[in-house]
Amino acid sequence: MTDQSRPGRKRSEQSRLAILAATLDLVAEAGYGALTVEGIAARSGVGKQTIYRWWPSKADVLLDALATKADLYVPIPDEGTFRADLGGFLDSTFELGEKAQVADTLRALMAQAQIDPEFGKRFREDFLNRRREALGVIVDRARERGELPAGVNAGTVIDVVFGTLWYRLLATREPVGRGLADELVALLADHGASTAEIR
Amino acid sequence: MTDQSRPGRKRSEQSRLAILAATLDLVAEAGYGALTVEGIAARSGVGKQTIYRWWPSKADVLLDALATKADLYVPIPDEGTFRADLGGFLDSTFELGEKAQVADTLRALMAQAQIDPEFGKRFREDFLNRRREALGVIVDRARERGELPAGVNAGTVIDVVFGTLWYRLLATREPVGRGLADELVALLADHGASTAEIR
Amino acid sequence: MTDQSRPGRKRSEQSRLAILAATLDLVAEAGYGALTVEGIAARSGVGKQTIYRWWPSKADVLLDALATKADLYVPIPDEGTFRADLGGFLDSTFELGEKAQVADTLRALMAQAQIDPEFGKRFREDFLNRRREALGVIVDRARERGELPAGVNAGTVIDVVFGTLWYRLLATREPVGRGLADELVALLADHGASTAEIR
Amino acid sequence: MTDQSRPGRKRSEQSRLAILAATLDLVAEAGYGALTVEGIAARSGVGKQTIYRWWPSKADVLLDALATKADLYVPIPDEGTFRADLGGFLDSTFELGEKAQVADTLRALMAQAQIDPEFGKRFREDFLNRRREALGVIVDRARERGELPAGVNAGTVIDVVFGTLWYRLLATREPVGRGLADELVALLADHGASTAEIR
DNA sequence: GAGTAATCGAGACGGTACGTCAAGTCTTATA
DNA sequence: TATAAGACTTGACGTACCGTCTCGATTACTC
Repeated sequence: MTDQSRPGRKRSEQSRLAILAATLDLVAEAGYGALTVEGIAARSGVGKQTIYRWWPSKADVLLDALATKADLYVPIPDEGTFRADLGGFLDSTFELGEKAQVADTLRALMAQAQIDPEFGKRFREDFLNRRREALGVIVDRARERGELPAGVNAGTVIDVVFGTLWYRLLATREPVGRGLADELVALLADHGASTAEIR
Repeated sequence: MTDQSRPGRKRSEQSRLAILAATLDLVAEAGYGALTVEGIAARSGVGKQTIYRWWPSKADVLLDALATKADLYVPIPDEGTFRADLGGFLDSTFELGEKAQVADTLRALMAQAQIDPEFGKRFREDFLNRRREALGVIVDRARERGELPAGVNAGTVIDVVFGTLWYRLLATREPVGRGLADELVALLADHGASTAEIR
Repeated sequence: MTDQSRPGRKRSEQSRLAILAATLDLVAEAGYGALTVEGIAARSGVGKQTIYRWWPSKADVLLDALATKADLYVPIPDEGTFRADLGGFLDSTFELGEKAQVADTLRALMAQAQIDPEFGKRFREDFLNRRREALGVIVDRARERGELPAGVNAGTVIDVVFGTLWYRLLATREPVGRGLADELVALLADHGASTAEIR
Repeated sequence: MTDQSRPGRKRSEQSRLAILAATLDLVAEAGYGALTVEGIAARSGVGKQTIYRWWPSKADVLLDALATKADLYVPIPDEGTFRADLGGFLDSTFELGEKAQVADTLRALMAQAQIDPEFGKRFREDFLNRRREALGVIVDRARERGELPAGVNAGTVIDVVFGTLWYRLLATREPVGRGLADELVALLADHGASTAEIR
């Protein structure tokens, strides 16, 4: 449909990949603050115009690079209990977050989303909301089974999970891992269950 | 002690206040992305050097402006129960977050903290950690009373609270208010109560 | 040869001429002391970078402007006598020096050559030495004919001529003209030869 | 008259000398282009205001420093012939010009006189014209004795002498010395003598 | 002595211009 | 039509000095 044989030279896949690779390299080397379109072009041996033609901003290049390199979209487990599903979801999420390059990139993208409103909209729609929807499937199933904590909306459960993760990423910069996963499961998924068992 | 009568002209309080006011105005008008040191200098009728002399970056000016204008440090209630203390803390926190100017500024500062590591350190020490310590007092008292949810560290409770608030601010941009406060109280502070009743 | 079809946009001749014209205008209006790169850029509707890309300093811009506007390189007469050749050379030189704009610019360039050693080298090589060589042709012919004053090297004759002109320009700021030409001819070219022949 | 016992603290001679010494040092070390009032103040341990109170510009400080350090005003010989007087005058002048520091400073002052018209006026009156007057005494005596070259005004003789010296200083930067003195004497002072003998 | 007045070192102030960097656009020759 | 190259205008950066303006301290003359 879209790339139906049009006249003219075709988009160079080689240039595209060189741009994405150069972008990740540069962020890893000197941080997002030092990332420039000129730097990407120079590193990847590409003209600046080629970058501007295909991406609206350098943050979009970075988002694209992240999506192309790391498969960001974690599987949605269906083990039958919220406890197991949430634990599995958090484990595969943490696996990503433990990679320093991915964590640094996510920090930069969330930051840029605050400063550049147009990119912010795209980041929310293309990335954040998709992650919410994935967790939403798990939480919805839990709600139907009556496994959610009393007095807390499904949406807020999602906010609590992602909020805690992002806060660790952005604010405390402490590593996330099994320990935090267990705590979140204890807080959000063991509530009704454990009390029920006790009785 | 430190500024014990040194020779030379004294710092102009008038200029300092003009700079802080201009900074807030400019952020309110066009957003942090459009905030420049030159703009602040022009708006406040001050030389650029005067800004660079006293603040290491424009983000520091903005942080100072926020601290000077809005009293950011909310009171720490001591009502005897975690439920009441947390509710009170969240209410006064939300009061701040509801002001669009404050919310926008916090977003920008958290963003800049990711992009500029040196400012990030200052932001964490001068702002984020102070807020954590305030909530920490409340949480510590709750822990001593056995009011914390089982299986969750005191530090993680703090992460959950601030994480959820910041996530709403940065990612979903939904307004925070009484509703969210009630949900967080239900999740974090009503737990022990019910188990206590069981025993 | 050198600019044989390279890729990329070509240097804009329009910008180049606008820069040179603006430079001369600004010097004429407010003097070299008030000439700034920013001023040139603003007046000529050009980015500062375009100036810095092609000239190492504002004095070089001015030298280029002078060379482009006024044809500085006077003809070398060959009338058969030193007397006639020197007189002709001086006359055409004075024609230039009588233009206030040219005189002011030369003053500024000679001044800048003292203050900025790197420009000084370029000014000497690109301008002063070329003028010396022109007069050198005339003086050499005179020397071969035995028309030079006794006890004075060819190089010193050149120094005396240009020295007197520059001294008038820089120090006394008196107008130069026919009168001075006649005196220099009397001093340097009428010496032994003509007086001997006449008698 | 002017320093008639007024109330108040007296001008500090110590500061004055420290300023002049620092100025010469700085020019010697890094050239006039790097000379700044702030640098002089820092080097001499003096407040900037103290400099601005007593000198209108940094060039005036430098001129004062030169006058204070080196006695610039050469003696006016009276040997009975233009040849001897001019030779003596040139010899003592060259003695000054051979000192690199003096030569560099003179170059800078002549340059600044072109760029800053107000200093130019002072430089001409306080320095250049005094030198002219000294040589003028010698030339006037020569004119009365009929020793000047035919067809050349007394003023032009002075222009030729100083012009050649300044041109060597500013343009060719060749050392001046006995050789040039002899040539100028040959050109300007031996003329009338030889023709007189012929007759 | 007790003013009174000018100077001093220090250093902050409003400005101007510097020379650099990168943004995003435009132009050229080539594929 | 896309591409690499590279020149273009624009705008902000952070720095250097300018010349002026407080300051508290010092020093001298006047009453």
